[in-house]
Amino acid sequence: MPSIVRVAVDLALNREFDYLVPDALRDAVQPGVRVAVPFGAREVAGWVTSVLKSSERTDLKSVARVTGERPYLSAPLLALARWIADYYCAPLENALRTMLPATVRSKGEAFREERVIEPLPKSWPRADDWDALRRRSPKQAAALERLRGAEPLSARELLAAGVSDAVLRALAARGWVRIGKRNLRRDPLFGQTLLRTEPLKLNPQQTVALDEVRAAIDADAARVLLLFGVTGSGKTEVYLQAIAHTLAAGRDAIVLVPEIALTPQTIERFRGRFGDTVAVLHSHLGDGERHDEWHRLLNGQAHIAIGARSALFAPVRRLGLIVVDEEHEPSYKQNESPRYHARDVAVMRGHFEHCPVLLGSATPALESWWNAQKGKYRLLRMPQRVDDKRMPTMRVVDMRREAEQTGRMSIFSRDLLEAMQRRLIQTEQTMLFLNRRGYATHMLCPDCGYVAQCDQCSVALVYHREAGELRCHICGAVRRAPERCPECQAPTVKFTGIGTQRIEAAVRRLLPKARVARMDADTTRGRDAHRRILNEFRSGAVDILVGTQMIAKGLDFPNVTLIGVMNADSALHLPDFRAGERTFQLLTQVAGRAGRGALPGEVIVQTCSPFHPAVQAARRMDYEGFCDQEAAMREELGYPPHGRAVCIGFRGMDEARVRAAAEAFAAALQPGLAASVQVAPPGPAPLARAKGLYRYQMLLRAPLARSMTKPLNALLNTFRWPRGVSMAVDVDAMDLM
DNA sequence: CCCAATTAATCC
DNA sequence: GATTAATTGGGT
Repeated sequence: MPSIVRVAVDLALNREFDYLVPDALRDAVQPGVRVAVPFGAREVAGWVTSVLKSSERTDLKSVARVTGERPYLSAPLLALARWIADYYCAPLENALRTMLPATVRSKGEAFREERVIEPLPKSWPRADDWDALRRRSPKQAAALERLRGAEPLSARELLAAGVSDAVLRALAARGWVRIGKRNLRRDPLFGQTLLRTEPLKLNPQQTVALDEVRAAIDADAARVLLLFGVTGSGKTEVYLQAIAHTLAAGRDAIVLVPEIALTPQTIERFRGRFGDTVAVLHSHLGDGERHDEWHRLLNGQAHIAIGARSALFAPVRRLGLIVVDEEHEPSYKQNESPRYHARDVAVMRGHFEHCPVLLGSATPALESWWNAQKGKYRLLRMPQRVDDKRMPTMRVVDMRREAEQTGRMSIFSRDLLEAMQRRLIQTEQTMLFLNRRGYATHMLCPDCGYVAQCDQCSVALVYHREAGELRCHICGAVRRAPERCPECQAPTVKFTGIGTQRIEAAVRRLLPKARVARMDADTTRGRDAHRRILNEFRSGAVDILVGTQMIAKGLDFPNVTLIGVMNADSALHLPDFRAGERTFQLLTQVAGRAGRGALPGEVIVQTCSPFHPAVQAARRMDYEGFCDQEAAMREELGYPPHGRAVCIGFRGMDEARVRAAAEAFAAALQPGLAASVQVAPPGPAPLARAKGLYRYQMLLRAPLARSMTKPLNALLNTFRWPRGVSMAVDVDAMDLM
């Protein structure tokens, strides 16, 4: 019986090819294994996706080799890859590729090995021969003494103890020891001390939530649970105990956290509870570390995978639970093909593996909230903080009125400044949040109206005073800040718009006694800078921490009693239908950093839109009210959660060609679209040019994703692409810039 | 009429 | 994605 397999070749062709299996490879070839196959004149790597009885073609070539000892992709993962490729309009190979770390893909198994010396005491000299041995071969005798009663010992250790390599070989030659090999683990947390923690006593609301999760785990059912718990309500402890239950049932767990939350703090919390059975997977690991952690999961040496987006594809054996922490985080969306949303793919993996998925957030994404309302997800509420700590109070300051009253636009409102002074006196800590790094957002000339812009991107350059540079935050271009206007030579260039550097400088000037630190992408360049700044703040060596995004989420500093949001408007007026939701989430998350210890927290929000619904809802801490209002607003326009949105982006060096390509594509797509699909025709993207490339985009909206992805997939397979223009389909786009 | 440079087609 | 075949176009 001829054995034939279908192979997805690792070239992003979005096609599969059939191959014969030579007899010698019969046993090794099965779905999910990585193979090398002849392809045209060369040999390429690929994945076996299925085993066939027959093929339509008769001129099949044969699989050349099987690389790797086992199938690296289980049946559910293969099914998941197909779903991803189909739903996100991406080549299957791209989906498969993101499932395997690059090191595993290219090298197969590449453990770091060490020699290990195993004593074979049964063959050792008898007691009365020892004296002779000591006389004739003192070094060998000493080495044997060292090995007596010992477990196998690494050669490195013995060599360090002064046993020479020659001696080891002599011992092996006499049959007294065996020299073997052992895989050495490259541990990403090597050398860190872990504090073991025990399960905490749960409060009633946590207990109720945990009971539901446990029931879902025991039922082996693909249920989705949405844990809506306010900041500080103890969601992590619920995750930990749910995972303990999963392990007790002999199953494995995956924990997804957003990249920014993947601080040592988070990992330590899981390692502290579960120890070595936790494998860590994220982008900052070295290749070797990632390889070893991944194989520990595949081999069943680790049973919990924790990491960012890609940890979702961890090769665990019997999946029992997936946790997606901070499920609303936009960083769960991948920005390259396949442009998948890890939360939604987690739900699908749960579906294929028959296991529950636990989504957690203090501010669930509107889509998730909607799914809970519709009964697709089970809603679990934790409306109280643990130990009944109070939620912080939030005050909104109208910066326009402030300007009228004081006669000038200031960085700090009088309320915020006064609140900061009070914290200094009381030796409590303050965090100031502004989502903009650098000193000033614009450099302009009041005489001729010149504004410094990037020549590769359609954005203004940001002034970084510390470095004396103008920088583009899109492409990273850097140039010296000029002293006079490059256009009219006026010596009076002005810097306007506020960044974190300016905030820091203003704090130092207004509160000279305060110890200030700043945390943004500029101050966290170094390897350990992130942790160093946070440790300084935690220890109390810093009174006021100024920062961007980075300080908004997940951090837990008990002595912080004041949060200042310098400008709530920065995200509010972006041309994105999610701007309101983003602002609400940000304000709520930032506010959650305050009052986590014994003292109550206060949040002061500075804004020029004090009556904006997102700001007001955040002030009232009224998540559900905000969702109802926001959902109603989006309904009219057919935006998510009412239906799905697909953004199709086009980019290239030559604007005319980009426009032509976009229009040609739109025209080719149109006939395949049902009447239920609303089309916003292609036009320049809000960020019209980036890194020298012009950007056009079009937006599709429809009640069902399928009515857009199906015609798109069909067109992508046939459309002949004009040269010099690339394009990307983004299903469920999170970023419409 | 030749050769280089684009472009299209194919890979099982 | 890479290789090869087909087509164009500019030059002598």
